Amino acid sequence: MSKEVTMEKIVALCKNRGFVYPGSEIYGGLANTWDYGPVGVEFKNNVKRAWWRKFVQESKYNVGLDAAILMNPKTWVASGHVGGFSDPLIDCKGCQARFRADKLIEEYMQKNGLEVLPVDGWSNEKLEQYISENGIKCPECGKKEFTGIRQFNLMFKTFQGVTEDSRAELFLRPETAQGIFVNFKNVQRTSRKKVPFGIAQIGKSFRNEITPGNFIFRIREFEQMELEFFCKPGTDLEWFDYWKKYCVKFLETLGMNMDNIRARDHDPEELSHYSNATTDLEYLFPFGWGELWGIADRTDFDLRQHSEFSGQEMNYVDPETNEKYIPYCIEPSLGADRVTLAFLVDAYHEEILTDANGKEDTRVVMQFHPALAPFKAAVLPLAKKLAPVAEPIHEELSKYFMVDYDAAGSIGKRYRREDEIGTPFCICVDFETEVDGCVTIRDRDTMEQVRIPVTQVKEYIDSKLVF
RNA sequence: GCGGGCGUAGGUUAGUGGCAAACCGUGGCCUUCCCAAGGCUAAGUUGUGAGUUCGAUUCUCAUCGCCCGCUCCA
Repeated sequence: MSKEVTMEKIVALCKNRGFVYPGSEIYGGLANTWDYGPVGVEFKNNVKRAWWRKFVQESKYNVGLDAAILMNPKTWVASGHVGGFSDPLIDCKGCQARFRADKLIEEYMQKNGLEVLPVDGWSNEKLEQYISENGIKCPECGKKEFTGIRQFNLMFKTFQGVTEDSRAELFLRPETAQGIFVNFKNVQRTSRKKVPFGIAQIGKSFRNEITPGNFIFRIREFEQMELEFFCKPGTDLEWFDYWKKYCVKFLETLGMNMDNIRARDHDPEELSHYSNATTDLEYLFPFGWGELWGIADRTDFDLRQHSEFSGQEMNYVDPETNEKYIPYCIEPSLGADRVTLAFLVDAYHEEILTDANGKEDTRVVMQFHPALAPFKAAVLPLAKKLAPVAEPIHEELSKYFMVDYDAAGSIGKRYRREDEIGTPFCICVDFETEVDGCVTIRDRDTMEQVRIPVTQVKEYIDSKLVF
């Protein structure tokens, strides 16, 4: 029944139906940028809204935040991004392996019992010179030929200030998390939240990825949905587990096929500098397993760093015990574009239909959960002359949710068009409607039809939007 | 950044040193139209620049862009 889903099919559908277009297309495009079209923006907004609802609205622990993309550059020194995200990298010409030049030299010094010099401050020329003069070998293949150093800065740089000489260098944030950490005290004080509590945020982040690709899976400008959940040290693993389950539940509730989801725990050596434990929730895309959600125990690393670099105390005082501590932090961080793509792939279905003459025909259906569907319903007059009856129905329903209106072409064609953008309910206005005040609602997934009074349509659809 | 591939309508593709095509899709009109019906009709194409040539979408060069592979992660 259902044929294989490929990225080509998904990308083609996205372009044709207005989900996602290639960025800057009239200028020949810009690699790995994508623009969400009229249907796509509705869909992605619904995904974000669903997340916000579960992680803020319905959560007794969490509150929201929307922090600036541009931050004081010291933030990135404290977070470790300035050191860790801009490395002098070189490639071995023999085996193509890539290394950090400074690390290579440090290792060489240690191995040979030499005095370990402060390589950090060296210029690229000096690093290159040292490597060639000392004949440092490639740890992988043993050859001594390296390319020149290239500076890979994973953060986008920009400038603040209009005149050349006064401008200060700034970075576009590579993660939204830091906006939360620097506001920890503000939010705690003004929301009067007690630990454990969390701060949730949806926003754009920017990373100069070396290898982007796979449609909207890895892009340089992307949107994150992050929760930083603060808890008492020692209770962190409990909460880690709690949020992990909460995240899985979220995907399940929105109708994702859980056969395509797996949780992968990071090995100790795989853990990043700040993390105690990390689990990835991965989705089985047509191109393989890809991470959607990184759930990390960040310990007190971030708050401690910011406390140190800013000189501000980041302590929390337990109001009952007067115990003072820097909270531990659990971070479930979800890629909005990634999970949007996952829902797109997951919803894609092709059905082979055979008509009365035995002719085969393919029906492409996006089986989105109604809460995520770009349009909740479409009003379809059976004939164009029914517009005076159909248009007021569309107008009324538009007050409550996104409703499409289509009167062009045959009714069957219009059903198919709505199937392709995943509209769960098609409301057909026929010649009886004016007489009996009823419309026929056709369910996208079951193909079942019910005929109900126009006045009950809103209630009918509302009842299907709950999740 | 390196290697490989590719640029003809919105999509898929044909074709030629001399008027640039088909199918699908899109718009309009007709038919009381419930699952891509039919008829009529309309709009729309050789990535960009230079060279060779009387003439280039075709040949040459450059350029731009896209796609696929290689150190990580949302």
